[in-house]
Amino acid sequence: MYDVARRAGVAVSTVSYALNGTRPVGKETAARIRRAMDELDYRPNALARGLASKRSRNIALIFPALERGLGITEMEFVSSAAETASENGYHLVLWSTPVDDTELLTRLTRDGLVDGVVIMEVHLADERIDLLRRTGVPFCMIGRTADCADDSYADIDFEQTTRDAVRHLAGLGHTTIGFVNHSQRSFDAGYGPSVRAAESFARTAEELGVRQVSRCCADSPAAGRRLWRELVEREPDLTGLVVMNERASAGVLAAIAEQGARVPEDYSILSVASSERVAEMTYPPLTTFHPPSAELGRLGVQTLIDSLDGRSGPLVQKLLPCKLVVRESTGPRPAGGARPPIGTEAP
Amino acid sequence: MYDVARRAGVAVSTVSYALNGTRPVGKETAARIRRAMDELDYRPNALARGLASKRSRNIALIFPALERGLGITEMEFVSSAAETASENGYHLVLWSTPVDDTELLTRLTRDGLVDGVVIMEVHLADERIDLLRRTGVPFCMIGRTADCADDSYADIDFEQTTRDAVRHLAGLGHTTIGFVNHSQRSFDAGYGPSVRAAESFARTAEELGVRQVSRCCADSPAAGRRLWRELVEREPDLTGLVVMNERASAGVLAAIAEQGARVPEDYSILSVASSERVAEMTYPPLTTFHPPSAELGRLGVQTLIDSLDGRSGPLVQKLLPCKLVVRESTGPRPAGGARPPIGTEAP
DNA sequence: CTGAAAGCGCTAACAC
DNA sequence: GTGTTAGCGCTTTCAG
Repeated sequence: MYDVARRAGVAVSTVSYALNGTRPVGKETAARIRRAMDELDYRPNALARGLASKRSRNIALIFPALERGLGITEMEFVSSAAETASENGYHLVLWSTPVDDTELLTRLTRDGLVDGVVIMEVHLADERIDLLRRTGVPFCMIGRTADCADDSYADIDFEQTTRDAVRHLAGLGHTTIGFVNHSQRSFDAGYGPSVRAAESFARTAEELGVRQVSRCCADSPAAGRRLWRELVEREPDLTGLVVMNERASAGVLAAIAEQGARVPEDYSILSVASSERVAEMTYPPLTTFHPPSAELGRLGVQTLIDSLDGRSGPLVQKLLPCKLVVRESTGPRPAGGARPPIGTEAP
Repeated sequence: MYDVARRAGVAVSTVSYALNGTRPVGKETAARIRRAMDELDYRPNALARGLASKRSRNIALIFPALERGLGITEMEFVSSAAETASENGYHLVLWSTPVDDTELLTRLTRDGLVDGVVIMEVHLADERIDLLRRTGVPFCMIGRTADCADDSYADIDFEQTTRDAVRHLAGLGHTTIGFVNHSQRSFDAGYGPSVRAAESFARTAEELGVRQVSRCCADSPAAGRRLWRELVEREPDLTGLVVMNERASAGVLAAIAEQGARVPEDYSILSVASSERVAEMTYPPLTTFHPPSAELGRLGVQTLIDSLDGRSGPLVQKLLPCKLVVRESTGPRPAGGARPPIGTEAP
């Protein structure tokens, strides 16, 4: 940079100002500087810049090693987060920390590598958020805690999505509707989507006067299959199912096929917050409310960066709906009502 | 750090040495230093460290915005890459750059933020690799160029995997075997897996004396469905199919169901390099050679870091096989041979 | 094994 | 508008 300054016949500070527009620079001067930079093939050093300015222009994306495993949804999210960071001249660094390792998180946020964090998979009561608040690290949640009134977040509107899902099935004439949630463990851990969706399902079903049955289910096809067998036996009148558990949905479909029944003629299966790429793998392809993963990633990063750059008020709170794509797993309630529960077991 | 040194009654340099073990430090002294650090709640600053030492302890993961879209496989890869970096005291930063944007890559690698890069989705002829070589940036490829003799890489052994796949079907008695590749575009672009798998398929089929038919196919269920219809008409004797195209495989399965045929009784479908999570979504679940994504991510990052830390020779080249998981989409060739091609069109 | 001091490459007062 | 200069917080010679 010193060389650039000399070659352009200006002071280093002027080069610096020209470089990051901190202060106006003469048009003519600026041109000379740019020329000198090109000729010397000069690139400013990110570390030195960060050290001197106390702004690294790095942000971290904190994503937990999920019990549930990472899916396509998460990948879309991460992709768009990285892209958005890049568009804003920021770098995205990835921290894969367990949800309960505040120790690690402390170390990471205090070594000065990043200016702020976007944090995924937030729980209703989340000690990581407490930590971030306490230490004053700028952050934006994907999801939200129970007490998020003063923090920025971008989240899927699970209440609304679940309500829409139930209404969709009820609108097709279904009068007994089931709900398949994520695992009991994630529910008990206060994982927001599980809790909010379950509540919303119960409330909506009640409002609409449809009979309801709600279950947690491990995230696996086998668990989904077992659950379906139980459900169909316990609730012979069940014809519609809302599933917020991608992997379980495959099991449900398989169990139905083995039962000799058909989708959507006998049963309607509506998948919630499942990615498009996965919904189209099943047969029949699943009607789905799919999550706005990319938008969420973009929004979370942009919100954080805007606040870091002082470009926005401190608080941005957004709830995004899932978008319904009707495929082939839903249809009107069968005319004769539910099929008899015989043949429930596979041959 | 200055404060820590004073409180411990030593020079700053000693603190520095104690901190990163660059030089032996008296046991007693080290303890005093540690105490002082704890008492002052001191954290070394990553940027300053990097600036002074010229080693940021950051590495970048370059992943392209894929034509094919990012899947679960990629997510597992990214996860394990981040984890491995973290275990080695490194940070992983994500760069989502187009395969042909060498300009951007130049800027990124020269701003000194990272010490090296792991680069995904390498093509047989890849100008990004040329660039990295030219600029002397340490790197490790995931995949490999055609001329990779002097560079480190970790790749899936597509030759072997494809050979195993063909043999598996041939071993089940199938005598006409098809291959569904990724898109023609990715093949033409010299995407390694497409090219190598196609070659290996052709060679193996020839060796085994089975009749073969090989096709590229857009990455979508619709394309897979269309392709199957064409295939079944053109090759009435076809009973076994190797599919290296996750999304197309769903279409194939759907087309077969619509044709009124059954898997695996009438046709065997063997999926290659498809993730476990997706293979289990279909009905029947796909027999799959699934890719060692996590190992690949770990290996790539570890290789790069080892070389950065001078802990290994300059060259590490590894080819990992995919692992066969037999599910329910493959079986012996039907006794009567292929079913007649009538009813190929859906009702 | 320890200490003093010269930077790493840049930013941001402060003066002009 | 532009120039001077004192750091940012650490590492690493070099001398002891």
